[in-house]
Amino acid sequence: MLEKTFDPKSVEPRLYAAWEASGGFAPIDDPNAETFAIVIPPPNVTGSLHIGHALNNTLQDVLIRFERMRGKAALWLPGTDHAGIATQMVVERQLAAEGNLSRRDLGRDDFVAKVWEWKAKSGGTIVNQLKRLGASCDWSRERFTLDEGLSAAVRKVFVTLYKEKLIYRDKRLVNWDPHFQTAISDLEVEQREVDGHFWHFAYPLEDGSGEIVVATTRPETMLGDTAVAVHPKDERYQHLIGRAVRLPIVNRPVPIIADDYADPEKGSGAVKITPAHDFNDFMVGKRNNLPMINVFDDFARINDEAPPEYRGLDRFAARKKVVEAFEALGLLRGVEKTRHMVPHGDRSGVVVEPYLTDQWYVNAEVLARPAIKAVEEGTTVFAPKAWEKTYFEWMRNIQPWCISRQLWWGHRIPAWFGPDGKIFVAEAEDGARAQAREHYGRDEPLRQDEDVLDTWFSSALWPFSTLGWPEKTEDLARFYPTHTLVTGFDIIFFWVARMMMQGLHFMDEVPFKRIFINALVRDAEGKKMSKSKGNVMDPLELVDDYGADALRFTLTAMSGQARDIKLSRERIEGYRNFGTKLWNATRFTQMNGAARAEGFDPATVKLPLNRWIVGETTRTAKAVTAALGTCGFDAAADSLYRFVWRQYCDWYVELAKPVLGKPDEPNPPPEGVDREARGGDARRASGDEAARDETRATAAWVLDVILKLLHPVMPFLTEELWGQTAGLGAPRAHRGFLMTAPWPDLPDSLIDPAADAVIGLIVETIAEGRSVRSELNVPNSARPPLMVVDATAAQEAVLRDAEPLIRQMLRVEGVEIVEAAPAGAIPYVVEGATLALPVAEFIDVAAERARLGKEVGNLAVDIDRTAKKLANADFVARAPEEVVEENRERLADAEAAKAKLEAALERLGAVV
RNA sequence: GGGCGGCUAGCUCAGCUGGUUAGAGCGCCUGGUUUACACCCAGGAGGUCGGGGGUUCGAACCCCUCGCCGCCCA
Repeated sequence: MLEKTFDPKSVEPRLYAAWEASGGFAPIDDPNAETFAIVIPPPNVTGSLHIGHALNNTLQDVLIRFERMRGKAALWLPGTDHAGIATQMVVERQLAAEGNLSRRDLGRDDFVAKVWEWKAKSGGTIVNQLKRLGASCDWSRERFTLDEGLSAAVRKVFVTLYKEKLIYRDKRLVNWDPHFQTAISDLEVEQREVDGHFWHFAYPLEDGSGEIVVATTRPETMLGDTAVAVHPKDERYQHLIGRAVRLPIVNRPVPIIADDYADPEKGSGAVKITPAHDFNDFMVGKRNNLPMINVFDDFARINDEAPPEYRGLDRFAARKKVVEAFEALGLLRGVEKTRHMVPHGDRSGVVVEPYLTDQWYVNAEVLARPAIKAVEEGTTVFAPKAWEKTYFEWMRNIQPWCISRQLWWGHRIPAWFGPDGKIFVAEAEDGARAQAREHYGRDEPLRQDEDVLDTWFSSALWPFSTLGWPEKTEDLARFYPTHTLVTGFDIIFFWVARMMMQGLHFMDEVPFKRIFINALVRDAEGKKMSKSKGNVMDPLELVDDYGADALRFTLTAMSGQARDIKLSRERIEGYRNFGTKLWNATRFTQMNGAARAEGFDPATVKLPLNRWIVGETTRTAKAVTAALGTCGFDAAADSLYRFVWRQYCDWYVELAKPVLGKPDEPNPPPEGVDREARGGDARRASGDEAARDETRATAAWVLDVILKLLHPVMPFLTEELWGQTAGLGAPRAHRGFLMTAPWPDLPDSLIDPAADAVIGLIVETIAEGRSVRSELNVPNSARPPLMVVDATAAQEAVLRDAEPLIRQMLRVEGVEIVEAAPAGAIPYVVEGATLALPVAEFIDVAAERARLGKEVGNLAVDIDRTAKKLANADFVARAPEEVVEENRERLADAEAAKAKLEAALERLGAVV
């Protein structure tokens, strides 16, 4: 006997350990099985599980469990990302907190050793948190981006692309993060709107004949100005082009040049040009052969290019000092407040500087071409499809990708410099040495590039590096291309696009066939969760409070095509209740002897009730299978919820009660077993042993199907119920965990329209009757008979046979077939049949008149609308025949029902 | 400035390629010791589908336009 409620706290750890120990997370060995692989978006080793991870990994687990049960060789390959900057930051902070030496004092090797130490100790946090969610990853294949194997892949890719000239070294402006003293890529730059100032500076003409005014938000950059530009067609400045100004403070002459970049509409129309510190100015500088003067050091302090009193000043201190100097010189022409976009490092949060350095770049444009084509041709599809636009937009305008980082934690760039700066690129040092020997004719000392690669460089290889590439492993042959990638839209550019590029380049095949972009989880008010706002919902806390299944079901159900999910505790509670409901329904059927029957075949059940639920189960299985097959997670959850609660629990179990129980109740005469002819036979089931046994077997069968269908979303609860019901009746064909049980594959022939009609009539009779009672305030204790006033012979038979059910569920004393309803009986119409409840003594005539009036009114509106439609010759001529026919039937039904209710209304008048 | 989403019941959202009386959950109201479940049961109220125009026999759905709200890229 089951406990009263499901206890996730005790069940979850036990089941997870058992699953893991069983080896069931690994793909099956069968070489003929179709494969289905997912590579996890590797969380940062520094990470801990947030709600976004919970969503992302729940969906992956739903898919992998579904496909595993479908008999595929399902692989969910887990791992973590070394996360260059993030991890280096964490460890540096820890060193500082412990009062240890700084990174620089420690030196590179010792620092990196410290990071590995940290990783060994704290790097597994998120992996354990994933387990609490129920993630069925194949942990035996877990990888880390800095593993030896993955590092070998990184080196091989670097060397290959270098040889193909798709990786090159270039001196250009990069986004420089002065906090970490490293270059970062465009994508790691966040534009933030901040308050600032526009300072208007006067630059005196060199010959003393006047001045030209320029405006800037970054005064300190003027120390590196090498020109002033005006628009070539700007009338005001024609006479100045080719002349020069004397740069204040620096006291250097700089030319006045003509360039389209200057916008005559803005400010004075003249603009200062600092090619070494501004991306636009850099282009102007290139076009006009201007010198590029870098005035910063790596910390964005002023360097020796500036006058001595500025050297060593932080950029913001220098800014202040420059403004003061202009004011003192009488050259400050104005200050305006402004709000403007300023680039910030996404990790450091400090203002990023355009900075002129030598870096390594990937020619992304070339790599992007096949990646664009693959999506255009549908080799890889996005779901929802709308994201393809975002992908195309970026890929078609892609910029060179800066891949070198001046960090210590990461893949060291496999490039060595000779004494003269000549570069030798090889997978290992001896290769570089050999090249150098060849080049110089002798051994020369080589120095390896100090830099490491952008973290995303190694993540881009994830779908094949984790499978063993560049080795030709069995896994690689078997599981590449993977099937589905589940990820967030925030990393389409960072990661998805780059995996597409690298996968196609090195494997000649797309890395995945489908990319499902999941939504962003927000708080109940729709705000992005963030620590600073304090609105973060900790998934582990939610798992503690409601169980992993409730959280999983919630995330699955809310994961529609929308861009965000507004998560609230009420919602999770509701789905926790759903789990409890199924638990209790199981408990109930177990109490009533539900048990699997040996050789049970759902096609051969006799009772309409059982035939009906078998059909509904089939419909649900079809719907869930179709939905999960197309990433329709919300639709799958919805079908399950409605079926389990609204059909199985509310109707099937309720209707089965009289059949299952009270075996001592006298059996009705077992005459005429001709079910078909009579349209149904529910009553004779009551107390009848065959009927009872059939219902017990059917209930057990339906439950097993439910457990299977629900398992991908609620793995713990279903597995627990599977285990708890293992001993009830005949053993299951599948002896192991539900996790590896075969997915239901039910033929349409199990759907029986005749049974649907029988149960439909019974259900409607009860539901409508309840509605009548409730609206007229008929006391619960009243037990009138249900009168069948006007119905077809088949309907009469169904209702008569269903008497025990109707008696119990509608709280009536019996079902009577009558010629006419007695005065004061309350009529209602179900599927063309007129039924009545003689409850005149309880009712308020006015209330009943109102009720009937409302019904008649509703019908009149419907009749009117439908009649108009049918009166429209165009409609009859142009609409499909079945639509017209449907409307004709509808009109006839509504008119008949209306006539009956109007007659009742008249009789009501007569009563009073 | 360019682009992408969204606007449907008090709240959160479903509504597939145009044909339903526009649905669900939560909340609300009424009633409930009924072979499991109060994390429950029964019933009910509540929507001119953001505004306007168009296409169509027929529009929540397609087209145009306007208005908010959100996100991405400049």
